[in-house]
Amino acid sequence: MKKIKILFADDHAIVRDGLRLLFKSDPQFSIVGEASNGEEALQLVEKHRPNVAVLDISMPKLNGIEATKIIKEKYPLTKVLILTIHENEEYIQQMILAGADGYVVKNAEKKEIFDGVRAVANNESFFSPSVSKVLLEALIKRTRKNDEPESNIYNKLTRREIEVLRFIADGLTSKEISQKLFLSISTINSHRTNMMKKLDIHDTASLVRYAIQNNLVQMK
Amino acid sequence: MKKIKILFADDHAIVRDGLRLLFKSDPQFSIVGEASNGEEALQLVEKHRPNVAVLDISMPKLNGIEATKIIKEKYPLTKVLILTIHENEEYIQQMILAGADGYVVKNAEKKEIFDGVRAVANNESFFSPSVSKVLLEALIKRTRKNDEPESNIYNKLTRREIEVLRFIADGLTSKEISQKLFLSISTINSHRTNMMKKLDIHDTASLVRYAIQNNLVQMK
DNA sequence: ATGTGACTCAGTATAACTAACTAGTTAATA
DNA sequence: TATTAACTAGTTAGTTATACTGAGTCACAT
Repeated sequence: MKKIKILFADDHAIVRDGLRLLFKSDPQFSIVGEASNGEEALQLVEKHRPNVAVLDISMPKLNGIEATKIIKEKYPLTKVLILTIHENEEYIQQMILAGADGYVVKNAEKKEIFDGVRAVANNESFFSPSVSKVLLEALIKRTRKNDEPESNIYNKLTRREIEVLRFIADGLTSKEISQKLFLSISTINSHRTNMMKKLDIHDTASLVRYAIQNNLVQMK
Repeated sequence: MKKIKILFADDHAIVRDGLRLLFKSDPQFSIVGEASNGEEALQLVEKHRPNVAVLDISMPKLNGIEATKIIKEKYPLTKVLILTIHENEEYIQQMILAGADGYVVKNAEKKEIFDGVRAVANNESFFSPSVSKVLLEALIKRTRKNDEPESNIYNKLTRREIEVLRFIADGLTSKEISQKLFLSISTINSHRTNMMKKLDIHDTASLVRYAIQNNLVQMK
C-alpha cells in the first residue's frame, strides 16, 4: 500500500503544528508540504503533486475556495479536503461548487480527519456528519417544499390554466398557444388574466417562476 | 425519561421476530403494536398513537410509502422511520416526500436502528450513512451540473447583464429595473437585447428560465 | 494608437402583454 | 332548478417588450 502524499495549508501556525503531528502519527501518510496561504499552497501542489491537499477556507492572498478551483482545474489528480470551522450551508455549497472532494470541520476527531483523507484519496467524497446533516436538511427542505398542500397548484389553477401556463413557461406567446390549442387569442389572454388575478402576479416573468417552482416545466 | 412507544410493521414474520427481540432488549422502548401489512399498521397507529412507527416499504394491502403519507397527515405526532433494503435514490426521495422522518437500511447494526428511533422520536431526521451518501451524491451532482464550463453563465454574460437578468427573473419590468439601477430604460433594454442575442433567446419567459437554470435567483 | 468589449442612451416601429370589462356555453351539483 | 365554476370569446385602452439602427464614453490590451 502506497503512502498518501499530503499537503496542508492554514494561516495559523498552531493548526499547522497540530496537523503535522497528526499526520506524522500514522505511517500511511507522508507530508510533502505545508503552506500558510493559498498561493503558497498552489506552488507546493505544482511542485509535489500531492494526493490530497488539506485546505483551510480563510487564508491570506488566495482563499481556500479560489485555491480549490485552481487546483481542481490544473491538477485534477490532487484531491481537495476542506478543513474548516464553517458549517453554514452557503460555504459548504460554494466549496462543493469549487470542486472540493471533502469537507471536515476542525473540531472533528482525529479519526474523522483520517477517514476524510483516506476517502478522498480513494476517489470518494467525504463530509463530516454535522456537515452532511446541514446538506441533507437543505436537500430535504428543498424536496419537500413543493409538496405543501397550500402551495399545491392544482387547488388553485384549473386544468386549462395549467395547460396554458406550461406553454407560457416554455416561452410561447399567446398567439402560438392559441394555435396549439385551437383557441382564440382572447381565450388565452383570459386564462392569463385569471391566473394572474388568482396568484396576485402581474407579469410573465413571475408566472414563469411560479410554473417552475411548481414543477410544471422540467429544466433539462 | 419516558419510554418511546414503538409500532413496527413488516410482512415477514422473521423480521418482526428480530425487531421484537431488538426492542425488548432495551428498556427505553416499549412495543405497543406489530403489524404485517400497511392497513394493520394504520389501525394500530390509530389505536395506540405510538411515538415511532417503524415501517417496511414493500408490504401487502398498503405499502410503506402510502402508509407513511396517511400517518403523517392524520397523526403527525407519530414519527415514521423506514426500515428497508432499498437504497436507490428514487425510493429514498419518495419516502422523504411522503414525510418519513428517518430511513434506515435493514442490514444496519443494532445501534444504528436504535439511534434512528431515538433521533426521530426526538424530532430530528435520521438517515443511515449509506443512505446519506446516496442523497448527498445526488445533491452534489445536482449542485455541480450547473457549473460546467460550457454552460457557465459568467463566461457568456457580463456582470451588468447578470445584474439586470436577476431583476428580470424577479419579475421587475425594464422601467422598474432602470429606477433601481439609476439607468435609463433604453440601457436596460439594450442589456435585454444583447443578452437575448447572445443566448439566442427571444422572449422573457425563456430568459427567466435561463436565469433560474443558472441559479441567478433562489426560489424561496 | 487602435481596436475591442462593456456600458451607456436615444429613437422608431411592431408585437405582445395587462387590466378591466361583458357575456355566452357547458357541466357539475346543491 | 338555480347556482356555480370552468371555459370560451370579445372590446378597449394602456403598458411593456422585441427588433432594429446608431452612437458616445471608458478601460484595457495588442
